[in-house]
Amino acid sequence: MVRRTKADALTTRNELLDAAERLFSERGVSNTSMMQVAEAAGVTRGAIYHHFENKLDLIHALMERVSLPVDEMRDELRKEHENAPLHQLRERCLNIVHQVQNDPHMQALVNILCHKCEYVEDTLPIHLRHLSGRNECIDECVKLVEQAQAQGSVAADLDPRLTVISMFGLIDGLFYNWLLDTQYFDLMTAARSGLDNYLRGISKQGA
Amino acid sequence: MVRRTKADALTTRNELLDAAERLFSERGVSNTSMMQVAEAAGVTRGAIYHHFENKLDLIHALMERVSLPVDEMRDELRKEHENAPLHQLRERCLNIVHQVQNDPHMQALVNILCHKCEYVEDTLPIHLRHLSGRNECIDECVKLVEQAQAQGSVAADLDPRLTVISMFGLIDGLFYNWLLDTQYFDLMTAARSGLDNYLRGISKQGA
DNA sequence: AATCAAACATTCATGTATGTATGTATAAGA
DNA sequence: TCTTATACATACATACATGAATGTTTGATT
Repeated sequence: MVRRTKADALTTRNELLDAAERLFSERGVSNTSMMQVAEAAGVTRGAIYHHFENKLDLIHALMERVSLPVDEMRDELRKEHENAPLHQLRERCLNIVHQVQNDPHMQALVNILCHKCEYVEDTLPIHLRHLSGRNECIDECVKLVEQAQAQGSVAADLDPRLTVISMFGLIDGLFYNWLLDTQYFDLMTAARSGLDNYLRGISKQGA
Repeated sequence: MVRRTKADALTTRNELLDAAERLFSERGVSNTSMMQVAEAAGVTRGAIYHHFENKLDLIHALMERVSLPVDEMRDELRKEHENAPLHQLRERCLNIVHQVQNDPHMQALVNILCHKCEYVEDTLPIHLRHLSGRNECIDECVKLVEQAQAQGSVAADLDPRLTVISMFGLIDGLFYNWLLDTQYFDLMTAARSGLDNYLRGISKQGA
């Protein structure tokens, strides 16, 4: 009803984020009004516009919630597999796959960015962030492939960047298609087998 | 201005489709109003509602325009490579890639379905059609893989369906990422190398 | 205890999209 | 030639969504 403690305000904010995440993921971003989000969170539009500037700011906040856990995960893996670049590559991919399949927040967000949000001028800041994150990740993986080539475990004649781009394509494509119909195939199983097929294809013969 | 000949009406219809394709692809489906489409085509909204029931019907008509050529292409390839299933698989994929890269209509449509159209309840018929087309295509490719396994050119322990799903993931993922930023990499080059990596991975060793 | 500012609720003005109903000029058919 | 249906244009009713402006209640501060 009224002004509450700071903790209560944070609760309200989180409930707004949860409601937005659910509605956006279910009904699409542009098909969901701020009022619907507010109602689903049990507040009025006034509450939303107090916590967020507009819909874009809301999406931005949604992304903020999951990007941090992902970053942590990545750093851990880097330490674990210091000298096995190909193995690290594999683990990194499968880890993200695992998250998309099992973490509801992650899954909803990928779903939103993938299928529930039009890539238009208004949402450019959102997608630029998406892109820059991806490119950064690609750059890191390119280094891993180069490392693997130096070790002789990956065929030397392959272009590292193209190799990574296709590998990411495979993972992203599986996300894309799986989210279209999560009953059609099991994500983790497909990712594991697909990734292994691909990695086998870029490995040096007999290595 | 006024009523014209049947040929003129068909021209109007095509101009409406062209305008819709361009605007949807540029500004997104839900972000483009029927009036904007009409204006871009040099007519009023009355013309649109005469030719199409609503926005969905418009999208439906857009899909109709490209689905026919794609089907033709597929049938041709089937005849060409009767007894080389793996080769046929490769050619089929690369052919679609080639179309996406070079046919403006095809590219715009994939772009629309991929990035400019929210996958929500309203657009369900559109996406169901998308899905059924994909699944049909997967089924055909599964047969090709089984054929290849029977010939001994593909490892027998692989699940044919999963194998195809991942391969399609690779292609779709490349489409998805390429359309996000067509400058970042060359689609055809990436598809060729990625697909060859993958096919090498599923081929029987030493075959 | 008094004041201030945060955390909302409420209201309103505005713009815009949609669908439909109606009007009209003309091509096509008889 | 007359009629009719087509191919649009115009106008209108309805429905939302947005953002801002304003109001109100309380926690926090001093």
